This record gives sequence, structure tokens and C-alpha cells, in this order.
Amino acid sequence: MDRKSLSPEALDLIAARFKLLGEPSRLKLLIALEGGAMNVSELVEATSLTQANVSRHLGALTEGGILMRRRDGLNMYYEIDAPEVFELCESVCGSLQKRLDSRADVFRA
Amino acid sequence: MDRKSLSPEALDLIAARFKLLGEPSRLKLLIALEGGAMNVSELVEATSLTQANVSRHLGALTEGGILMRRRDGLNMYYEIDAPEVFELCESVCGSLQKRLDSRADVFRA
DNA sequence: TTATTATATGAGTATATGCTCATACACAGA
DNA sequence: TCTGTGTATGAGCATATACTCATATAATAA
Repeated sequence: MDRKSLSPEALDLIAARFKLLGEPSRLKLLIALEGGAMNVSELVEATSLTQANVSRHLGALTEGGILMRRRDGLNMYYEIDAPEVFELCESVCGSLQKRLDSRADVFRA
Repeated sequence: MDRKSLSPEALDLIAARFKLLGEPSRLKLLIALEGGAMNVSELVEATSLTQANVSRHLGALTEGGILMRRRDGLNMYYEIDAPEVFELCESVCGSLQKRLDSRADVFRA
């Protein structure tokens, strides 16, 4: 793909997805959901975030196409709809580690 | 990697990198730099952003380890230091396209 | 219907972020 | 040293975002 030809709208969409991943609380939720669907109460428990906060983040992630949701009685179950996000995290982790390693070299003789 | 064991600090670092990529202006700069090093004036010209704005974004990207810089006389040249970011963009593009395609299906028969 | 439980959301606050203008700083050349 | 050019940055503004509290909505059970 020739990225230089990306329209401003495309750039906005890409940036929006990155922005969605750019909050620790949302990453926390995604990681909790990596093992499978969970409802809001379970996610509150798992992340120690408040219910309102969790609900908002889940809404944003769903709106952004990263999660999908399904109601089961009183509970709303959320699950990953775009598993690629974990590859993104993986890649970022690797990149950060590489960077920290090379920084650490400064202290090794 | 067991992501559930990621420390809050690690989460913050990962989120910070995503956040850095979560602005259209910064993506614009990165894409302009994909072809190789450019100085600030050239980037201002290439992106139609103001000089002050470009300088700030370049500073943030450098601080975040995505760019590196080198002075040449009056000019400051910036270049990509973490080429993996383009793979991230690529992956996001694919993910978004898949999503838009499946949404478009709604209108097909 | 009423009560209860789970989730979503309006309103408000505090902070962060992107942007601009003006100016400071860094370097080169005269 | 003084001048001009390229880049960085302080200050200020406007907007966006994360968070909380209180409450509304949705679904179930009595």
C-alpha cells in the first residue's frame, strides 16, 4: 500500500483505533477479555475499575469495532471482535523491549 | 507472553506508544518520513502543518523512541527509528478494511 | 405491579492534549 | 560580532478525555 495516498479520513480512522488502544484502562480490559467473554461485573472485579468507568470503556471499544457484546438476561457479555489487537500489543511490546535493551547497553561497559 | 501479568507500568508504556500513534498529524509525519530522513522545513511543507506544531509532534515522537534526529548545520533531520510502526499501521488498515467490508455486506442483498 | 439486580448514561470536574502566536535558541556566514 | 535562517519552546486557549456520582434503563423474579 502506498501510505502517502491515504486520505485524511483514512488517517483519522487509523488514528482513532490507535487512540482507542492508547489508554491503560482499556488495555487492561482487553487483556482481561483475552481469555474469553466476560460480563461487566466480572470485568469490574478483574480490573478494579469502577462500574461506570468500565461500562464507558467497553462502549468505546465496542463502538470502535474491537469488542462485540451480547446480552444474557441481566448481564451484558463482552468479547473480543478484533483479535488482531493482541498482535499489535505484542509488536509494541517487542519494540519497547528492544528500545529498553539498547538503552540498557549504555550501562554495560 | 502472559499478558495478564503485565505490570501497570508496562501497560502505561504500551498505551503511551499507541497514544503517540493516535493522532492524525503524527501519522502524517510518520508517513512522510517513510521514504527517508527529512528536516523540519520539508516536513512542514509536506504536511501543511505549522512549524511549531510539526516541531512539537516530532519532539514527542522522538521522545517516544519512534523517531531519531540528527542536526546538519541549521537543519534538524528526523528519521524513523522504529520501523515496526508501519507494520502496526498496516495491520490496523487491514483490520479496519475487514470491518468496513463486513458492514458493507449489510447492503448487499 | 413492585422490588431487585446489572448495566448504561447525564452531568460535572479535573486534567491532558493539540494548536497557535510570539519569541528564544542554535548555527552559519559576512 | 552582527545578521539571517531553521528549529524549539513558553504561554495561552479551546477542546477532548478519563473519571466519579447519581440516576436512568433493562431485564428478571416475586
